[in-house]
Amino acid sequence: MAPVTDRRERQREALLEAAERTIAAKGLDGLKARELAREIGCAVGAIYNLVADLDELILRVGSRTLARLDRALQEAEARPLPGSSDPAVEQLVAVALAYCRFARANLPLWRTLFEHRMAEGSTVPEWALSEQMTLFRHIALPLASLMPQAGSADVALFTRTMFSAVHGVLALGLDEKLVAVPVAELERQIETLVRLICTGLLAGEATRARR
Amino acid sequence: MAPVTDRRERQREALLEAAERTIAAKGLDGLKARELAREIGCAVGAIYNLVADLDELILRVGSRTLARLDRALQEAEARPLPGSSDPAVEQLVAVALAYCRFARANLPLWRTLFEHRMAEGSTVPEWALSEQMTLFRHIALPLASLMPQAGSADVALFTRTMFSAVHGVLALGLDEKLVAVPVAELERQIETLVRLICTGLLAGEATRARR
DNA sequence: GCAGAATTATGAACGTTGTTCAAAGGAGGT
DNA sequence: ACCTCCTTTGAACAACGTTCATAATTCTGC
Repeated sequence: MAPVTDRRERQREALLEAAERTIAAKGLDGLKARELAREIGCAVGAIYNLVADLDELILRVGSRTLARLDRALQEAEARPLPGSSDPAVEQLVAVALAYCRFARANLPLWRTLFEHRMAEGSTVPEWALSEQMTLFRHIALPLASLMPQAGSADVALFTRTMFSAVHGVLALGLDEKLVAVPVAELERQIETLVRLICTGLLAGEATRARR
Repeated sequence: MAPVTDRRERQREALLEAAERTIAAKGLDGLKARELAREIGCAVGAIYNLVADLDELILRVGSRTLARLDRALQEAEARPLPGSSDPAVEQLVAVALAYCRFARANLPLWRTLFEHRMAEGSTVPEWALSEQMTLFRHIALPLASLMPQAGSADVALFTRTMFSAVHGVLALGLDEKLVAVPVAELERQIETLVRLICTGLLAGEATRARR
Protein backbone atom coordinates (compact mmCIF):
# COMPACT_ATOMS: atom_id res chain seq x y z
CA MET A 1 0.00 0.00 0.00
CA ALA A 2 0.92 3.61 -0.04
CA PRO A 3 3.15 3.98 3.01
CA VAL A 4 3.12 7.77 2.74
CA THR A 5 -0.63 8.04 2.96
CA ASP A 6 -0.49 5.64 5.85
CA ARG A 7 2.09 7.73 7.61
CA ARG A 8 0.05 10.85 7.02
CA GLU A 9 -2.97 9.20 8.52
CA ARG A 10 -0.99 8.12 11.54
CA GLN A 11 0.40 11.61 11.97
CA ARG A 12 -3.04 13.13 11.66
CA GLU A 13 -4.16 10.79 14.41
CA ALA A 14 -1.19 11.78 16.55
CA LEU A 15 -2.02 15.43 15.96
CA LEU A 16 -5.63 14.88 16.95
CA GLU A 17 -4.64 13.11 20.14
CA ALA A 18 -2.07 15.74 21.02
CA ALA A 19 -4.68 18.42 20.49
CA GLU A 20 -7.20 16.57 22.62
CA ARG A 21 -4.67 16.07 25.42
CA THR A 22 -3.67 19.72 25.32
CA ILE A 23 -7.21 21.04 25.41
CA ALA A 24 -8.13 18.65 28.21
CA ALA A 25 -5.11 19.78 30.21
CA LYS A 26 -4.87 23.48 29.46
CA GLY A 27 -8.11 24.48 27.81
CA LEU A 28 -8.78 25.68 24.30
CA ASP A 29 -6.60 28.75 24.77
CA GLY A 30 -3.65 26.51 25.58
CA LEU A 31 -3.69 25.03 22.10
CA LYS A 32 -0.71 26.40 20.12
CA ALA A 33 0.48 25.35 16.68
CA ARG A 34 4.14 25.38 17.66
CA GLU A 35 3.61 23.25 20.73
CA LEU A 36 1.57 20.72 18.76
CA ALA A 37 4.34 20.48 16.19
CA ARG A 38 6.91 19.87 18.91
CA GLU A 39 4.69 17.24 20.51
CA ILE A 40 4.16 15.16 17.36
CA GLY A 41 7.73 15.76 16.21
CA CYS A 42 7.44 17.84 13.08
CA ALA A 43 7.84 21.41 11.89
CA VAL A 44 5.07 23.95 12.38
CA GLY A 45 4.37 24.10 8.68
CA ALA A 46 3.73 20.36 8.46
CA ILE A 47 0.59 20.77 10.55
CA TYR A 48 -1.02 22.53 7.63
CA ASN A 49 -0.54 19.46 5.49
CA LEU A 50 -2.50 17.37 7.98
CA VAL A 51 -5.22 19.93 8.61
CA ALA A 52 -6.43 23.07 6.86
CA ASP A 53 -6.06 25.18 9.98
CA LEU A 54 -6.45 24.94 13.74
CA ASP A 55 -10.20 25.45 13.40
CA GLU A 56 -10.51 22.16 11.56
CA LEU A 57 -8.43 20.47 14.25
CA ILE A 58 -10.66 21.86 16.99
CA LEU A 59 -13.72 20.70 15.09
CA ARG A 60 -12.30 17.21 14.84
CA VAL A 61 -11.57 17.12 18.54
CA GLY A 62 -15.13 18.28 19.09
CA SER A 63 -16.38 15.42 16.99
CA ARG A 64 -14.57 12.93 19.20
CA THR A 65 -15.94 14.57 22.32
CA LEU A 66 -19.44 14.42 20.89
CA ALA A 67 -19.02 10.71 20.18
CA ARG A 68 -17.93 10.02 23.75
CA LEU A 69 -20.81 12.11 25.03
CA ASP A 70 -23.19 10.10 22.90
CA ARG A 71 -21.93 6.87 24.45
CA ALA A 72 -22.30 8.31 27.95
CA LEU A 73 -25.89 9.36 27.29
CA GLN A 74 -26.68 6.02 25.69
CA GLU A 75 -25.58 4.23 28.85
CA ALA A 76 -27.71 6.47 31.01
CA GLU A 77 -30.67 5.92 28.73
CA ALA A 78 -30.25 2.16 28.83
CA ARG A 79 -30.05 2.11 32.62
CA PRO A 80 -33.10 4.13 33.71
CA LEU A 81 -33.32 4.73 37.42
CA PRO A 82 -36.11 2.79 39.12
CA GLY A 83 -38.21 5.90 39.44
CA SER A 84 -41.46 6.40 41.19
CA SER A 85 -43.19 8.13 38.31
CA ASP A 86 -43.43 7.90 34.54
CA PRO A 87 -40.41 5.98 33.16
CA ALA A 88 -40.00 8.63 30.44
CA VAL A 89 -39.48 11.22 33.17
CA GLU A 90 -36.86 9.03 34.84
CA GLN A 91 -35.11 8.56 31.53
CA LEU A 92 -34.96 12.31 30.93
CA VAL A 93 -33.61 12.87 34.43
CA ALA A 94 -31.02 10.13 33.93
CA VAL A 95 -29.87 11.62 30.61
CA ALA A 96 -29.68 15.12 32.09
CA LEU A 97 -27.62 13.91 35.03
CA ALA A 98 -25.36 11.92 32.72
CA TYR A 99 -24.83 15.07 30.68
CA CYS A 100 -23.98 16.90 33.86
CA ARG A 101 -21.42 14.33 34.91
CA PHE A 102 -19.89 14.16 31.47
CA ALA A 103 -19.46 17.91 31.36
CA ARG A 104 -17.81 17.95 34.74
CA ALA A 105 -15.51 15.04 33.93
CA ASN A 106 -14.49 16.57 30.57
CA LEU A 107 -14.76 20.22 31.40
CA PRO A 108 -12.36 21.85 28.91
CA LEU A 109 -13.26 19.50 26.07
CA TRP A 110 -16.94 19.99 26.73
CA ARG A 111 -16.53 23.76 26.85
CA THR A 112 -14.68 23.65 23.55
CA LEU A 113 -17.83 22.31 21.91
CA PHE A 114 -19.59 25.58 22.66
CA GLU A 115 -16.87 28.18 23.12
CA HIS A 116 -15.43 27.66 19.72
CA ARG A 117 -16.79 30.13 17.19
CA MET A 118 -16.35 29.44 13.51
CA ALA A 119 -14.09 31.91 11.72
CA GLU A 120 -16.18 34.65 10.19
CA GLY A 121 -17.78 33.48 6.99
CA SER A 122 -17.10 29.78 7.15
CA THR A 123 -20.00 27.62 8.20
CA VAL A 124 -20.45 24.60 10.45
CA PRO A 125 -19.80 21.44 8.40
CA GLU A 126 -22.73 19.18 7.73
CA TRP A 127 -21.38 16.18 9.66
CA ALA A 128 -21.27 18.29 12.82
CA LEU A 129 -24.97 19.06 12.46
CA SER A 130 -25.87 15.40 12.01
CA GLU A 131 -23.89 14.57 15.14
CA GLN A 132 -26.08 17.02 17.04
CA MET A 133 -29.22 15.36 15.76
CA THR A 134 -27.88 12.01 16.91
CA LEU A 135 -27.46 13.38 20.41
CA PHE A 136 -30.92 14.86 20.52
CA ARG A 137 -32.61 11.50 20.06
CA HIS A 138 -31.75 10.67 23.69
CA ILE A 139 -34.10 13.47 24.66
CA ALA A 140 -36.62 13.36 21.83
CA LEU A 141 -37.70 9.77 22.38
CA PRO A 142 -38.79 9.97 26.02
CA LEU A 143 -40.05 13.49 25.46
CA ALA A 144 -42.39 12.35 22.72
CA SER A 145 -44.13 10.05 25.15
CA LEU A 146 -44.76 13.02 27.45
CA MET A 147 -46.27 15.02 24.59
CA PRO A 148 -48.60 12.45 23.05
CA GLN A 149 -50.73 14.91 21.14
CA ALA A 150 -47.85 17.03 19.83
CA GLY A 151 -46.60 16.78 16.26
CA SER A 152 -43.08 15.57 15.62
CA ALA A 153 -41.97 19.10 14.68
CA ASP A 154 -43.14 20.38 18.06
CA VAL A 155 -41.34 17.55 19.81
CA ALA A 156 -38.16 18.38 17.89
CA LEU A 157 -38.41 22.04 18.84
CA PHE A 158 -39.01 21.31 22.47
CA THR A 159 -36.22 18.76 22.50
CA ARG A 160 -33.89 21.53 21.59
CA THR A 161 -35.40 23.79 24.22
CA MET A 162 -35.07 21.18 26.92
CA PHE A 163 -31.46 20.46 26.03
CA SER A 164 -30.65 24.16 25.95
CA ALA A 165 -32.25 24.75 29.33
CA VAL A 166 -30.27 22.00 31.03
CA HIS A 167 -27.17 23.06 29.18
CA GLY A 168 -27.63 26.63 30.34
CA VAL A 169 -27.89 25.66 33.98
CA LEU A 170 -24.80 23.54 33.63
CA ALA A 171 -22.75 26.03 31.63
CA LEU A 172 -23.41 28.94 33.95
CA GLY A 173 -23.12 26.75 37.03
CA LEU A 174 -19.69 25.46 36.05
CA ASP A 175 -18.43 28.96 35.29
CA GLU A 176 -17.05 31.02 38.05
CA LYS A 177 -18.80 33.91 36.32
CA LEU A 178 -21.81 33.83 38.54
CA VAL A 179 -21.28 32.98 42.18
CA ALA A 180 -19.98 29.45 42.47
CA VAL A 181 -22.41 26.65 43.16
CA PRO A 182 -21.37 23.34 44.72
CA VAL A 183 -21.64 20.45 42.29
CA ALA A 184 -24.04 18.39 44.34
CA GLU A 185 -26.40 21.36 44.43
CA LEU A 186 -25.97 21.81 40.70
CA GLU A 187 -27.08 18.24 40.03
CA ARG A 188 -30.06 18.70 42.31
CA GLN A 189 -31.07 21.87 40.52
CA ILE A 190 -30.86 20.16 37.15
CA GLU A 191 -32.92 17.23 38.35
CA THR A 192 -35.47 19.61 39.81
CA LEU A 193 -35.64 21.57 36.59
CA VAL A 194 -36.21 18.49 34.45
CA ARG A 195 -38.85 17.14 36.80
CA LEU A 196 -40.64 20.48 36.90
CA ILE A 197 -40.77 20.69 33.14
CA CYS A 198 -42.08 17.14 32.95
CA THR A 199 -44.68 17.85 35.61
CA GLY A 200 -45.69 20.92 33.66
CA LEU A 201 -45.99 18.91 30.48
CA LEU A 202 -48.13 16.24 32.14
CA ALA A 203 -50.30 18.84 33.88
CA GLY A 204 -50.70 20.65 30.58
CA GLU A 205 -51.76 17.46 28.89
CA ALA A 206 -54.26 16.85 31.64
CA THR A 207 -55.58 20.39 31.34
CA ARG A 208 -55.97 20.14 27.59
CA ALA A 209 -57.54 16.69 27.88
CA ARG A 210 -60.07 17.94 30.40
CA ARG A 211 -61.38 20.61 28.02
CA MET B 1 -10.15 71.76 39.84
CA ALA B 2 -7.40 69.65 38.43
CA PRO B 3 -7.93 69.95 34.66
CA VAL B 4 -5.63 67.05 33.99
CA THR B 5 -7.68 64.60 36.02
CA ASP B 6 -10.76 65.95 34.30
CA ARG B 7 -9.26 65.38 30.90
CA ARG B 8 -8.30 61.86 31.85
CA GLU B 9 -11.84 61.15 32.93
CA ARG B 10 -13.18 62.48 29.68
CA GLN B 11 -10.75 60.36 27.71
CA ARG B 12 -11.64 57.30 29.72
CA GLU B 13 -15.26 57.92 28.84
CA ALA B 14 -14.39 58.32 25.17
CA LEU B 15 -12.45 55.06 25.31
CA LEU B 16 -15.40 53.28 26.89
CA GLU B 17 -17.78 54.54 24.26
CA ALA B 18 -15.44 53.69 21.43
CA ALA B 19 -15.08 50.19 22.84
CA GLU B 20 -18.83 49.81 23.19
CA ARG B 21 -19.41 51.01 19.64
CA THR B 22 -16.77 48.67 18.29
CA ILE B 23 -18.07 45.61 20.10
CA ALA B 24 -21.64 46.40 19.07
CA ALA B 25 -20.57 46.74 15.46
CA LYS B 26 -17.90 44.09 15.05
CA GLY B 27 -18.13 41.83 18.06
CA LEU B 28 -15.68 41.27 20.86
CA ASP B 29 -13.05 39.92 18.48
CA GLY B 30 -13.16 43.18 16.56
CA LEU B 31 -11.83 45.11 19.55
CA LYS B 32 -8.19 46.09 18.88
CA ALA B 33 -5.99 48.32 20.98
CA ARG B 34 -4.53 50.17 18.00
CA GLU B 35 -7.92 50.92 16.48
CA LEU B 36 -9.24 52.21 19.78
CA ALA B 37 -6.25 54.51 20.09
CA ARG B 38 -6.82 55.86 16.60
CA GLU B 39 -10.51 56.36 17.34
CA ILE B 40 -10.01 58.43 20.49
CA GLY B 41 -6.98 60.17 19.04
CA CYS B 42 -4.06 59.04 21.17
CA ALA B 43 -1.11 56.70 21.03
CA VAL B 44 -1.54 53.01 21.77
CA GLY B 45 0.43 53.28 24.98
CA ALA B 46 -1.88 55.97 26.35
CA ILE B 47 -4.70 53.45 26.62
CA TYR B 48 -2.82 51.78 29.44
CA ASN B 49 -2.96 54.98 31.44
CA LEU B 50 -6.75 54.99 31.22
CA VAL B 51 -7.22 51.31 31.83
CA ALA B 52 -5.07 48.48 33.19
CA ASP B 53 -5.61 46.29 30.13
CA LEU B 54 -8.28 45.45 27.57
CA ASP B 55 -9.87 43.04 30.04
CA GLU B 56 -10.75 45.91 32.34
CA LEU B 57 -12.18 47.82 29.41
CA ILE B 58 -14.34 44.86 28.40
CA LEU B 59 -15.52 44.49 31.97
CA ARG B 60 -16.52 48.16 32.07
CA VAL B 61 -18.45 47.81 28.84
CA GLY B 62 -20.12 44.77 30.36
CA SER B 63 -21.11 46.83 33.36
CA ARG B 64 -22.86 49.34 31.11
CA THR B 65 -24.62 46.58 29.23
CA LEU B 66 -25.77 45.06 32.49
CA ALA B 67 -27.17 48.42 33.61
CA ARG B 68 -29.16 48.80 30.40
CA LEU B 69 -30.38 45.24 30.74
CA ASP B 70 -31.51 46.00 34.27
CA ARG B 71 -33.57 48.94 33.04
CA ALA B 72 -35.12 46.81 30.29
CA LEU B 73 -36.13 44.11 32.76
CA GLN B 74 -37.45 46.69 35.20
CA GLU B 75 -39.79 48.07 32.55
CA ALA B 76 -41.05 44.59 31.72
CA GLU B 77 -41.61 43.88 35.39
CA ALA B 78 -43.56 47.10 35.86
CA ARG B 79 -45.80 46.39 32.87
CA PRO B 80 -47.02 42.83 33.48
CA LEU B 81 -49.10 41.41 30.66
CA PRO B 82 -52.79 41.05 31.50
CA GLY B 83 -52.45 37.32 31.83
CA SER B 84 -55.02 34.70 32.41
CA SER B 85 -53.26 33.02 35.29
CA ASP B 86 -51.20 33.90 38.35
CA PRO B 87 -49.75 37.44 37.98
CA ALA B 88 -46.38 36.15 39.20
CA VAL B 89 -46.31 33.77 36.26
CA GLU B 90 -47.11 36.61 33.87
CA GLN B 91 -44.35 38.67 35.40
CA LEU B 92 -41.81 35.89 34.93
CA VAL B 93 -42.90 35.43 31.33
CA ALA B 94 -42.67 39.18 30.73
CA VAL B 95 -39.16 39.35 32.19
CA ALA B 96 -38.00 36.34 30.18
CA LEU B 97 -39.34 37.81 26.95
CA ALA B 98 -37.77 41.16 27.76
CA TYR B 99 -34.48 39.38 28.29
CA CYS B 100 -34.94 37.69 24.95
CA ARG B 101 -35.60 40.93 23.14
CA PHE B 102 -32.70 42.70 24.82
CA ALA B 103 -30.31 39.94 23.82
CA ARG B 104 -31.45 40.12 20.25
CA ALA B 105 -31.27 43.89 20.08
CA ASN B 106 -27.81 43.98 21.68
CA LEU B 107 -26.42 40.73 20.39
CA PRO B 108 -22.65 41.31 20.44
CA LEU B 109 -22.70 43.30 23.66
CA TRP B 110 -24.90 40.72 25.32
CA ARG B 111 -22.64 37.90 24.13
CA THR B 112 -19.65 39.73 25.51
CA LEU B 113 -21.13 39.40 28.98
CA PHE B 114 -20.75 35.63 28.80
CA GLU B 115 -18.08 34.96 26.20
CA HIS B 116 -15.45 36.94 27.98
CA ARG B 117 -13.26 34.77 30.18
CA MET B 118 -11.16 36.37 32.85
CA ALA B 119 -7.42 36.05 32.27
CA GLU B 120 -6.09 33.00 34.08
CA GLY B 121 -5.70 33.71 37.77
CA SER B 122 -7.46 37.05 38.07
CA THR B 123 -10.93 36.92 39.54
CA VAL B 124 -14.23 38.61 38.78
CA PRO B 125 -14.37 41.94 40.62
CA GLU B 126 -16.84 42.27 43.43
CA TRP B 127 -18.93 45.00 41.83
CA ALA B 128 -19.66 42.69 38.89
CA LEU B 129 -21.07 40.11 41.27
CA SER B 130 -23.34 42.60 42.97
CA GLU B 131 -24.64 43.69 39.57
CA GLN B 132 -25.65 40.09 38.93
CA MET B 133 -27.54 39.97 42.21
CA THR B 134 -29.38 43.13 41.26
CA LEU B 135 -30.55 41.51 38.04
CA PHE B 136 -31.72 38.39 39.76
CA ARG B 137 -34.25 40.24 41.88
CA HIS B 138 -36.47 40.59 38.81
CA ILE B 139 -36.82 36.82 38.88
CA ALA B 140 -36.54 36.13 42.60
CA LEU B 141 -39.49 38.26 43.65
CA PRO B 142 -42.23 36.70 41.51
CA LEU B 143 -40.63 33.30 41.92
CA ALA B 144 -40.88 33.51 45.69
CA SER B 145 -44.64 33.85 45.43
CA LEU B 146 -44.75 30.62 43.42
CA MET B 147 -42.70 28.82 46.06
CA PRO B 148 -44.49 29.90 49.25
CA GLN B 149 -43.15 27.15 51.45
CA ALA B 150 -39.54 27.36 50.20
CA GLY B 151 -36.80 29.02 52.20
CA SER B 152 -35.11 32.11 50.80
CA ALA B 153 -31.96 30.10 50.05
CA ASP B 154 -33.97 27.68 47.92
CA VAL B 155 -35.60 30.57 46.12
CA ALA B 156 -32.19 32.11 45.44
CA LEU B 157 -30.87 28.83 44.06
CA PHE B 158 -33.84 28.28 41.83
CA THR B 159 -33.73 31.88 40.66
CA ARG B 160 -30.33 31.15 39.31
CA THR B 161 -31.54 27.93 37.76
CA MET B 162 -34.45 29.61 36.06
CA PHE B 163 -32.31 32.39 34.70
CA SER B 164 -29.74 29.91 33.44
CA ALA B 165 -32.38 27.79 31.74
CA VAL B 166 -33.86 30.73 29.85
CA HIS B 167 -30.40 32.02 29.10
CA GLY B 168 -29.38 28.64 27.71
CA VAL B 169 -32.30 28.46 25.34
CA LEU B 170 -31.55 31.97 24.16
CA ALA B 171 -27.78 31.55 23.86
CA LEU B 172 -27.98 28.33 21.88
CA GLY B 173 -30.92 29.58 19.85
CA LEU B 174 -29.11 32.73 18.74
CA ASP B 175 -26.00 30.78 17.79
CA GLU B 176 -25.77 29.26 14.39
CA LYS B 177 -24.09 26.35 16.15
CA LEU B 178 -27.20 24.26 16.36
CA VAL B 179 -29.62 24.41 13.47
CA ALA B 180 -31.03 27.91 13.19
CA VAL B 181 -34.37 28.69 14.79
CA PRO B 182 -36.57 31.58 13.69
CA VAL B 183 -36.84 34.28 16.32
CA ALA B 184 -40.59 34.14 16.70
CA GLU B 185 -40.30 30.44 17.44
CA LEU B 186 -37.51 31.15 19.91
CA GLU B 187 -39.70 33.53 21.89
CA ARG B 188 -42.52 31.01 21.88
CA GLN B 189 -40.21 28.30 23.16
CA ILE B 190 -38.97 30.52 25.95
CA GLU B 191 -42.49 31.47 26.97
CA THR B 192 -43.50 27.81 26.91
CA LEU B 193 -40.51 26.86 29.02
CA VAL B 194 -41.23 29.47 31.67
CA ARG B 195 -44.91 28.57 31.81
CA LEU B 196 -44.12 24.89 32.08
CA ILE B 197 -41.75 25.46 34.97
CA CYS B 198 -44.34 27.62 36.70
CA THR B 199 -47.04 25.01 36.14
CA GLY B 200 -44.68 22.42 37.54
CA LEU B 201 -44.01 24.56 40.59
CA LEU B 202 -47.70 25.13 41.25
CA ALA B 203 -48.55 21.46 40.67
CA GLY B 204 -45.71 20.47 42.99
CA GLU B 205 -47.01 22.82 45.63
CA ALA B 206 -50.43 21.32 45.22
CA THR B 207 -49.03 17.81 45.43
CA ARG B 208 -47.06 18.59 48.53
CA ALA B 209 -50.01 20.40 50.09
CA ARG B 210 -52.30 17.49 49.42
CA ARG B 211 -50.07 15.08 51.30
C1' DG C 1 18.76 0.58 -9.92
C1' DC C 2 18.26 5.18 -11.32
C1' DA C 3 17.20 9.77 -13.32
C1' DG C 4 13.67 12.91 -13.43
C1' DA C 5 9.22 14.46 -11.66
C1' DA C 6 6.29 15.33 -7.99
C1' DT C 7 5.23 15.63 -3.50
C1' DT C 8 6.24 16.74 1.37
C1' DA C 9 8.95 18.65 5.28
C1' DT C 10 11.38 22.51 7.04
C1' DG C 11 11.91 26.68 9.74
C1' DA C 12 12.71 31.44 8.72
C1' DA C 13 9.72 35.13 7.65
C1' DC C 14 5.21 37.75 7.57
C1' DG C 15 1.43 40.12 9.44
C1' DT C 16 -1.32 40.78 13.68
C1' DT C 17 -1.98 40.75 18.30
C1' DG C 18 -1.58 43.02 23.47
C1' DT C 19 1.65 45.18 26.22
C1' DT C 20 5.98 47.72 27.65
C1' DC C 21 9.41 51.33 27.90
C1' DA C 22 13.11 54.79 26.97
C1' DA C 23 12.75 59.08 25.43
C1' DA C 24 10.36 63.46 24.53
C1' DG C 25 7.02 66.71 26.00
C1' DG C 26 4.42 69.63 29.04
C1' DA C 27 2.33 71.43 33.52
C1' DG C 28 3.14 73.42 38.20
C1' DG C 29 5.68 75.29 41.71
C1' DT C 30 9.54 78.27 43.51
C1' DA D 1 13.80 80.80 34.05
C1' DC D 2 14.56 76.48 36.11
C1' DC D 3 13.86 72.06 38.04
C1' DT D 4 10.65 68.25 39.04
C1' DC D 5 7.20 65.17 38.17
C1' DC D 6 3.83 63.13 35.41
C1' DT D 7 2.02 62.11 30.87
C1' DT D 8 2.34 60.97 26.06
C1' DT D 9 4.53 58.86 22.39
C1' DG D 10 5.44 55.30 18.98
C1' DA D 11 9.11 52.10 18.27
C1' DA D 12 10.18 47.69 20.14
C1' DC D 13 8.98 43.08 22.17
C1' DA D 14 7.03 38.61 22.59
C1' DA D 15 3.71 35.37 21.03
C1' DC D 16 0.47 34.01 17.86
C1' DG D 17 -1.46 31.57 13.26
C1' DT D 18 -0.18 31.08 8.81
C1' DT D 19 2.71 31.11 4.47
C1' DC D 20 6.44 30.06 1.36
C1' DA D 21 11.00 29.46 -0.88
C1' DT D 22 14.04 25.85 -0.31
C1' DA D 23 15.67 21.36 0.74
C1' DA D 24 14.72 16.66 1.38
C1' DT D 25 12.19 12.72 0.29
C1' DT D 26 9.27 9.63 -2.21
C1' DC D 27 7.18 8.10 -6.39
C1' DT D 28 7.29 6.88 -11.43
C1' DG D 29 8.72 4.97 -15.71
C1' DC D 30 12.22 2.72 -17.61
